[in-house]
Amino acid sequence: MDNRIKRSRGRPRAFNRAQQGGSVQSLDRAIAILKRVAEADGLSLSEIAAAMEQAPSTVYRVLITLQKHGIVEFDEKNQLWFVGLEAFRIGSTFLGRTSMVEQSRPVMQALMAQTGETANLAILDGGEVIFVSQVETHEPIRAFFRPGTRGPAHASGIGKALLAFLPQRRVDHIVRDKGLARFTERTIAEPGRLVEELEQTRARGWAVDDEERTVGMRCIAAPIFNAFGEAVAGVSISGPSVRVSQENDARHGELVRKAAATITAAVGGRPPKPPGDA
Amino acid sequence: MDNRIKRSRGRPRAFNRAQQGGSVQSLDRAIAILKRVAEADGLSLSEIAAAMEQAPSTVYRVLITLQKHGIVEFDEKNQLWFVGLEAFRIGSTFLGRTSMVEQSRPVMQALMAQTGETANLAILDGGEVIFVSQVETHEPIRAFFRPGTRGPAHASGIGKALLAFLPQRRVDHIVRDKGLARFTERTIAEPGRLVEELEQTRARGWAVDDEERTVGMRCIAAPIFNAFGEAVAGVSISGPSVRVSQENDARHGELVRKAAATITAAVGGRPPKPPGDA
DNA sequence: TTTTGTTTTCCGCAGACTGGAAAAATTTTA
DNA sequence: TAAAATTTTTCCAGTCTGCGGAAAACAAAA
Repeated sequence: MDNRIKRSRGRPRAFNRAQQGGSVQSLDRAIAILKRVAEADGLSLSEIAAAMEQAPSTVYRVLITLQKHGIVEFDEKNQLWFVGLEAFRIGSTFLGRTSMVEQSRPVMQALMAQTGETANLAILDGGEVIFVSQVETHEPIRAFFRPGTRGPAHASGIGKALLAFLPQRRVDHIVRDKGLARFTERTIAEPGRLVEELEQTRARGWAVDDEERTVGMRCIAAPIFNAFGEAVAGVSISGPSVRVSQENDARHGELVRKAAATITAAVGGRPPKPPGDA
Repeated sequence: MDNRIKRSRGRPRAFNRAQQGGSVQSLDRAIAILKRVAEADGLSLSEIAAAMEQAPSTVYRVLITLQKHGIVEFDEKNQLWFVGLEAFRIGSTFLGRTSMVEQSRPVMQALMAQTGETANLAILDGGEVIFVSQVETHEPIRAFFRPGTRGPAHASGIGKALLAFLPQRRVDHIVRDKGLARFTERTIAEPGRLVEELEQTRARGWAVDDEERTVGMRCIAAPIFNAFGEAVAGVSISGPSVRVSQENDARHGELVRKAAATITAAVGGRPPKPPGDA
């Protein structure tokens, strides 16, 4: 029931996937509505309809249908629509696809216990970092990203840890594509500085986000590799600058790097070769 | 942009929500397909079509559409469909609205009503239990913890409920770190007895604190799990031994266990896998 | 090669979805 | 208190879209 590798006889290795025309319009609409509800927490029918430029009755019907399945929920008191539990359930199974998330949990828990700071796991998708799992500290002041959060790679600890071990070609592509938006005065917004930073990251094996995304927050990160030695994910700890301070960096860096190495080993990955081009 | 409470003027407090007819069939179908894909990791088109009793072409069109939005992903190599990253992102926003403390209030109130005893919610932090929320009984003699109260895990109902579902490694670590301080003559202060106790707790699904922390007070507790199946919190009822007596344990235990399960479900958690070692 | 079992494209028709409009319900304004 | 203003919910007819059978494309097995 589980050996789901090449059972099919049919027509694998599809070449051209139909992009045009072959898609279900009403479903497109429904997904657009769902995405809108997801990105703004709590929306009234009329707000959604206005945002979608759709008739209220149309949006209403879609919402009722989604609600029936638990994908969205309706707060009767304030007349607002939210993403529902079933959407969470379905979405969570994404994590089950790769064993990495599960394998990393105990390692992240240990990392959190050792450092006292929230531990995060993120992957790279389309040149951006997406947080997929975290183990929170119980400190009153703490960093928090909701899982699923997207962030720019150049202004994130994990992002930089990943960029540092990506082929130069891909880094260039991402920088060209996404740019280097500035968020704080410490954000690395110049290509030249990013190159230096990545070099340094490569050399010591871990990256620092020194209030580059959010003032007052620092972050130490290290990359996780797959079986081909490609950097596919990263772990980090993040917290207020007073605790995740410069004088702790060396210690934290080592702990994070070790945690990343442990996860790499657990998923059957291996570190990249020294030069590493393709 | 954030004061989303009662802005509407229109027609709040809906009475009868249309259940029948008013829903979008093609969307129903799509959701059914998505759910099927979610519950079985990796499914071929023909498998899905068979399970849905739908024409392959219909299912195909839906999948292509979902794929276009990133809701599902297609593994070209093995020709299998999976839940996609975008589904994860959408679903994760559910967490933004759902704090365990809030979700548990009504459940705890019901639990208090059913048992007549004070209901408590606590989490584990650094090997100790922290009480975060409470619904008090109306009885003149009652148990009371101020929110924020810390307590040793081995001498608390919730603590034992949590320890019972933690990886053995972490239990050992906590015991080594914190020791097994004795508070009453019934406190479990020997490692061997604790192991037995946790085994028993695991087997029946709920824990008892039988005057182990405070003479005259008993307590029945059960664990709450997060989406990874990790025990992260617990509910309990606590009261004087005369009311929370041994002959009531079976009944109370079931009620507490069910309450815990309800909270687990409400926050999108899932029970742990049976063996679970590392 | 042929056969078999897939996935993907194509197309006509039934029927579902859309959106305008009216009804219902409630809050705000007068 | 009553009327006006909004927003949600229901209803309906016309249109256009999604369904599914069938055939094509494709790859592995025979």
